[in-house]
Formats: sequence, C-alpha cells, structure tokens
Amino acid sequence: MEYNFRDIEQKWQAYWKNNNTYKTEIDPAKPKYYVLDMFPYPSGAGLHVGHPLGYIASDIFSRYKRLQGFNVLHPMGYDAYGLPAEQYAIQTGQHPAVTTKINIARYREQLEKIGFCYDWDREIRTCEPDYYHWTQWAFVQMFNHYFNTKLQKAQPISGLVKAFETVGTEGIQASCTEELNFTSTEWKAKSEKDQQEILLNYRIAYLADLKVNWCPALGTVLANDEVSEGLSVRGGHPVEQRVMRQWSLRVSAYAQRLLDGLSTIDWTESLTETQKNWIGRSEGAELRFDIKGQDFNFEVFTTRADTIYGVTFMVLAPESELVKQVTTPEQASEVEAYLDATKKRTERERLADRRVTGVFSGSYAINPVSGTEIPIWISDYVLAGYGTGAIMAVPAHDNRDYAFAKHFNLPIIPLIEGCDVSEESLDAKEGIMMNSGFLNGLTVKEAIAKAKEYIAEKQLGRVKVNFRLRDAIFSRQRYWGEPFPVYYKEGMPYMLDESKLPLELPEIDKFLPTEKGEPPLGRAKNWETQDHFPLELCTMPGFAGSSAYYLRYMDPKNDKALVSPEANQYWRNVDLYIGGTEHATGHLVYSRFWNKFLFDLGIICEDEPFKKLINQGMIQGRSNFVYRIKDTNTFVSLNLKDKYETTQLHVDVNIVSNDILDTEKFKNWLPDYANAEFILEDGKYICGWAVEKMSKSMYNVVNPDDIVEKYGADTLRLYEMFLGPLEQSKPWDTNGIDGVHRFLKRLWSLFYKDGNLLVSDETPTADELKILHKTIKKITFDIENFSYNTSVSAFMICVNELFTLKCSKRGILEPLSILLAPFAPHVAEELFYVLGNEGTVCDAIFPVCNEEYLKESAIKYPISFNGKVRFMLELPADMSKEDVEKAALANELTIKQLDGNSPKKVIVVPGKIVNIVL
RNA sequence: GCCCGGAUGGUGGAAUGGUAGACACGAAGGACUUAAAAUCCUUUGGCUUCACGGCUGUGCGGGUUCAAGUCCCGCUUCGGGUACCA
Repeated sequence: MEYNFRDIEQKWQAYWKNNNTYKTEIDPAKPKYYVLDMFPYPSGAGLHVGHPLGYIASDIFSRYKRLQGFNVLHPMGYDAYGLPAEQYAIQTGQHPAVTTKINIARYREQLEKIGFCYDWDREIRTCEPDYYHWTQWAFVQMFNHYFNTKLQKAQPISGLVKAFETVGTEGIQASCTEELNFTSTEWKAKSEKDQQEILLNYRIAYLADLKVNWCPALGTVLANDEVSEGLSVRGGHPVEQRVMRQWSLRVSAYAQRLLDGLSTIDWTESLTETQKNWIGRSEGAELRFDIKGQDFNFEVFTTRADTIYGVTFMVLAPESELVKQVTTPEQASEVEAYLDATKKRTERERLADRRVTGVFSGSYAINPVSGTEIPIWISDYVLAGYGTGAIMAVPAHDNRDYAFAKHFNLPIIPLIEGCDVSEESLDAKEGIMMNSGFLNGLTVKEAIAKAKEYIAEKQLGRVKVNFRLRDAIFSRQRYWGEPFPVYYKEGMPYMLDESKLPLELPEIDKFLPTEKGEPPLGRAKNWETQDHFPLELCTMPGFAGSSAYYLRYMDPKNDKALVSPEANQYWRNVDLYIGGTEHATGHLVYSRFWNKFLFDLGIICEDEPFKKLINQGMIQGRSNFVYRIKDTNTFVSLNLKDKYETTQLHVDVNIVSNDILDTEKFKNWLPDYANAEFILEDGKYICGWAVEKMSKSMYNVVNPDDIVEKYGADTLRLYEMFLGPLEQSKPWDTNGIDGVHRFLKRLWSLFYKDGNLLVSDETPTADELKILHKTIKKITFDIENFSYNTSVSAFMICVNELFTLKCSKRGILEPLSILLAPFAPHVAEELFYVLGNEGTVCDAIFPVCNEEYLKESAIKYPISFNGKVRFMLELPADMSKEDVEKAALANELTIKQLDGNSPKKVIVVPGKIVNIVL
C-alpha cells in the first residue's frame, strides 16, 4: 500500500470535523494554555505559502500542549474591516461585505486543507455586529474615563466632574491634552457645552483639533504607525499635515505602564527594543525662559540641562501658539511669509529636503541661569507635538542647532574642554565642562545631575519625563469600519446608550465622500438618533477591531459582555502569540493599551495580553528567470547566456522545478511564448533565480493549495518548518520539498510493504529503544525552544535509523506516531489508527524520554593534540577521568604523535574529549 | 545618524566553548527496469596523496583559552526597525 496522502488527509479532516475533535470548553480540572495567531486580513489574493508559516508553528505547539494534558485554546478569525475591500468597492461597486465574505470563505477553505487544530466554533469576524458591539462598547468606556496620573490608572470621568465642582483643577492629577486652570465657581458658571468641551481635554477617548496625517489619495487621516517616511503604509500615497477635529485615544497616558510592562513579558529583545524606542521615554528638565520686555514666559524641554551656558538662541515650532506673542511688529511680515511657506510644504517635502530654514521673531529671551539675552527664532526643525514645541539651542553640542547656527551665523559657545566645534558639533555626552559657571570642571554626567538639581532648587523649572509616544488618532473618513457610537448635540459629542449597541453600519449608495466632502457615511439615510441628533460620520481605524480580539475568543458568543468573568479568569491571557514584526508599533501597542484600560476597569484579570511572543520570519519570494536572446523568441539556458545578448525575464515559478523550466508549460504560459525556442544545456533549460518580495508581478507567488495537492498537507507543514529557523526570514524555495516527502514515504514503509502491514509485537531491542528515546528527548527539547527545523531533522534521522534496522515494532512505532502528531497530524492519525488505536491521536499522551535507554556502555573519545583531533579511542563510559587520561596516553597512536616528547598538559572532559598539549 | 539581527559547502541550513558542515536539496556513480518514474546503495567543503594520511577551512584583522563558528576588541558587509523627539 502506497502512502496515499490524499485519502488519508481527507479521511482525518472529515473525522476531526464530525467528532468535534478541536472543540474547546472550559475545564477547571485541566491547566489551560492559550495559543494565538495574529488573525489575517482576508485579502482577495488568498493565502500564499508565507501565511501558514506562523500558523503551522503555533499549531504544532497547540497540539504538543494538548498531548501533554493541557486544555488548549487555539482559535482563528478574521480582521475583516480594512481599506483594500473598500478600494475594491469604489472601483467595482461590489459591497465590501460581499467581497469580504467571499475572501473569508476562500481563506477558510485554504486553512482547513492544512489541517490546523482550530476550534472553528470560536471564529470571529471584526466586521460582524455581534463582534464590533464590543469594540463600540470599549470606546464608550474610554469616553467615560480619564487617566489618573497619580494612581496610574483609568478612573470614571464622573470623579473628575465631582472634583471640578468642589475644588476646580486644584490638585487634579489627570492626563490631558493641555493644562487647564479654573476654580469650582468658574466651572459651575460654565455652560453645559463648555463643560463638555473641557471634559474632552481629559477623556481617554476624546475629540480634539489635532495636527493629523491626512492622505488625500485615500481620503482619510492615518495614525503615526500607518505612515512611513511621509507615505501611507498601505498604498504608498503622500501624506500631508492638517489640523482636523478628530477622535483620539489617550494612549500616551499609558506610556510609562506600557514601558514598564515590557519587562514582565517574554518577547524577543528586538521587539521590546522597538517598542521601547517607539514609546521613547526621555528624562530631562523643563526650563522657564522669560522674554525681554514682556510679562510672559515659556518653557522648553531639554535632556541636556548641563548645556544651559551654551544656549545662543531659542527656536519655536512654526505651529507654536507662542509665535504670535513673540513676533515683533518689525518682523511680522517676514514671520508671516515664513509660516505660509512652511504650511505649504508637505511632510514628505520636509523630510526629503532638509534645508535649514527659519526666521527671527524680533524678541529676546533671558537665560534663567546666566541672565544673557538670546534671540528667539522660528523654524520647522522644531516639532510642535513634542515637548513644549520650543527648544533652547546649543549649537556647540547639538548637530541640528549647529547647522542652524552656521546657516544664520549665530554664535557657537563650546562647553567641553578641548573640543573642536569649528566643523561640527560634539553631541556625545562626555568630557569636562567649561564656560559653564557653577558646572565647570564636572563631567557631563555630573553636570546634568547638578544642573537639574539647580533648576529645581531655584525654581527655574522642573525635572520632567517626556515620551515620544503620541495619542492614537482614531477617526477614519471611510466606510468599511466600525461606526462610532456617537451623536452630536450642539456640536458636542455624546455616547449612545449601551442598550443601543451595536450601532450597525448603514447601507450607502456609493462608497465615496459626499459632494460636501463629508465621509461616506454622510450618504446614509436617517443616520441619526431617534431624537434626530446626527450620528458621527467617521468610522474607526483598522486597529480598533484587532485590539481586543484575543479576549473575545475566550467567550465569542456572549451577547451580554465582551467576555464573561468566568471565561476570562479561566483563559486569562495569551500564553503564546505568534505573528509578524510588522505589528510592533501598531497592533502590539494598541492591544496592550486596550488591555490595560480594560484591566483598570476590572473587566479582565491580566495587565498584559500576550505573555510570550514569537515573530516568525517573512517568507520571501524566490523568482526564476529565463533569458531571451535580443530581438528573437529564443531562450537560452542560464549557463550559456553569456554567449549572447539577452534580456532577463521573470518566469512563473510554478512551471519551474528545481530551477529546470518545463518548456512545454512555458509555451502555454503566455501567448507571446507559444512559438518559443530554446537553447538547452544537457537537454535541460536551467533558470536563473533571485530572492525578491513575493508578489504577483514577479511571478513568484506560490499557493499552498498547489503544494497540498501535489505533496499533501503534512509535507507542506513539515517542509515549511524544515526551511530554517522560525524567526528567520527566508525565501520560499520548493527545491527541498522532495526530501521531506520522501521522509514520510519512508516512514510509511516501516508500516507497509507491498500492501501488507508489517507491524509486529516483538519486544524492541536496546538499540531501537535508544533511537526512539533519543528522538523523544530531542523533539521535546526542540518544541519547547521552537526549533522546528531541527525537529524535522531528528525525525528523519530516527526514521533512517529504524529503516536501516528494518524495525517495524509497535513498541517503537506507536510512540513515534504520537511524537509526530503535532507536526504531521494526518499521517500520524492514520498510523496511530492502523496500530489498532481507537479515537484520535490528539487524545494520546506525549511520550516521555527514559534516560535509562540512552545510557552508553562505551564512548568514542576524540583524542586531540593542541586542539586538533587526530584519532578516536573507544573507552568504557564509566571510566574515571584519571583512567581515561592513562588510556589515552598509553595508546600507540598517542605515542606516535608525542614522538618521544612528554605532554605539557592533558585535559580530559569526561564523556566528551581528550586534549593533549604538546 | 541611532537601535536591533545576520554573514558557515553549489543551495537551505546544523553545531550547551569540546570531532565544523548534522539533516535535506542538488550533483556524480551504481542497482532494479525494455524505458521512465518510484525505490535502494555509494561518493560529495577545498587543496594534496596510488593509498594511509596530511594541509587548509565558518566575512576580515587582532585577542582570551588546553580548545573559538561560538567569548572579547576593532572593522567590512547585508537585512530589519526608527528618525529633525531637543
């Protein structure tokens, strides 16, 4: 009987479905384990072979944990809202809900073919009302809470209102957009509208006028992580800065907790680093500068308080509100012109062209420490959104200030002994201070500390921590997203009552903005409350639905709550999360924020959502090339191409095998090539190759369905793991897949020969047991360490050795089939079944290594001289160190090597090696 | 610029400081076959030797060590992230 993977895989996939093998329920008798994949966006292109890499890895771990007796939660769903479906809808008129449904069906079909152990009863789709009900609900909670900076947690906004009523802003410790000051009397005197406006300054979900990334091509604003180098991450369209009234989430309030939490979770170092940089904590001082001849002052943030004596000018961001106040009448027209010019420049232009630009405001500030007068300039190299939007410039020790000073011919005062600032600034925090009054003679490090102390003591400012992390802009002027549960009364936003949730996405006639330029929801009929208050026209961004989806899997059908306390307390949080690094500063920040917020509310019991996180590498494409001789339809094989003048052309990798082109398929591939002729080498056409991004245009996309069709799901699973370390990026190269398939056939041949079952009940020999237990040990270790490529090797070695011994004994093959089940579940099920077992291999018990079987009676010692191995010497395993040394020295080959000399030293590592130093 | 991660045969890759190249692909040779496929066996880092063997070898240059792909220092180079963040 042949290894008929098609029948086997069909049979067991049907069995799993019919027997609910992967249905998961709360079971207090068992320890839980939650394994999660980053759920996919169901694109129209379907899955390519890169997608399953992480899914296979998590599937192996899920199955392994189950075999070890854990109650494993391993769900899958779809991140179903998003731009591509809507762009497609604009082009074709096809409703995004329809295309999304089709795409999901395709994904599901592809995923099922690979044999994952997902509990499909828990599937979620972010675009379904019973799911986004809870996205909207969470938003309402964020609106109703503020962040208490003293408690470092979210608190009901009602508490803040109470405080305003009794003491005003006195002693308020709340994260806010801007510092406000008013008394309780003032608060009470305000209109409802004004009070609401003030509360927006504190709410965790708030509406505010913000400088945002506006993408005209997509017709929407984007969050910081959705923009890279002035272009939208999706589509690569230019992005410009605009001030718009937008919903935002006060993620920045959680900056410190997001940072602290990183040390409590087991993520890769590179990922925690990326998040740390994104959060960007910097410790420094906020320093107050008076303005000459005026009765107001302003503050700057600096991490280099030690350089206060080197400040030769100040710079304000063009958007800073101070600009108006400091501009003198004489400079007004020049400043005006500059502001106009900068406004016209897009973010991209500013980044591409780093010319030094700026204008003098006409005013002078007073150095609070030295008392000197320093000019105040305006320049776009200072960002309005960071710190106070104003800086003190120290050209000698900051390269940006240096460039500015050189350009406008401003003084440069060096502050470090022996430094040369004639060509460039000295930015490093090292050296001994000079020209710095009370700081002279100190090291930079000491000076920073002393200066901060001084500033605090003299009340010139205060010690301050700044974060780079910004609030997340939460409005999108698009259709295909969650509607906000928001209506407007006198222009102020109010939340819908929870009983009105979910607020369902309405139908519209066209997926485009209205003639008035409103978002697409402006087209919806009766888009208002029962009392005729208008509803919000924006929808939520992509990360809204993905921020708490892992919680919903715990209790996906609950219509009373996001997750019940029982389900949450049992499943707690994700034990193992596998996905790509591209979410490092987006989803993985927002999810942690969202989780912490719900934790503050007592809805969930864990402060961090993902305990352990592994990033699978990207699967790159491996493109193949053919070489057409110029002006002909003749193609020349790779190693002969240099003899001709050729053009390199991409060829579909699916008609190439082991870099050999199927010339007949090539002729049928594209009409142009129907009459192609070939110059072959050794009767074959060899293609060139290169590693490129996997994309349609490179003709290097490989569909997992094709691999499953040709080799079976088990081969695909094993091969994807065999390709290399999980976390490493690697090209998809089908060249090695035959070896993995051969392995399965060889395994099969231990069970069957010529259609007869070979399995016997004979007692296994010591050698056979050693092979088995060596493999158990290795596989267990490798799974725990996610070293799946070496596991596959270990299986191959095991089967090769059993094959050599012609071992078909049940006592070996049965544990082996269980061991293999996480990796190749279909064939494992079948083999487990033919061995006479009932039910599924999923309910078996993972074999445990018995060290007794691994004991060796003899060890082959490599005998090395000065570290170079010269020969092997077999000695009893229990021989003492001294006896090993004696035996090694007494050996005639040693005597020959020594050549009459006596060794200087002999190193014996018992069980390992002998090194003789000459 | 800054922060991470790499660099090992023709290819993918393996190697708790202890025999570098496991396992696999590819290639070469052979068996079976009318033939092909499939399967099985042998060889396969480089140089050298009839052979035993020897020399050399993990991007480059140093160092630590009885022993270095592995640890340390200094480079080269390729990926990834991030950036007027004061």
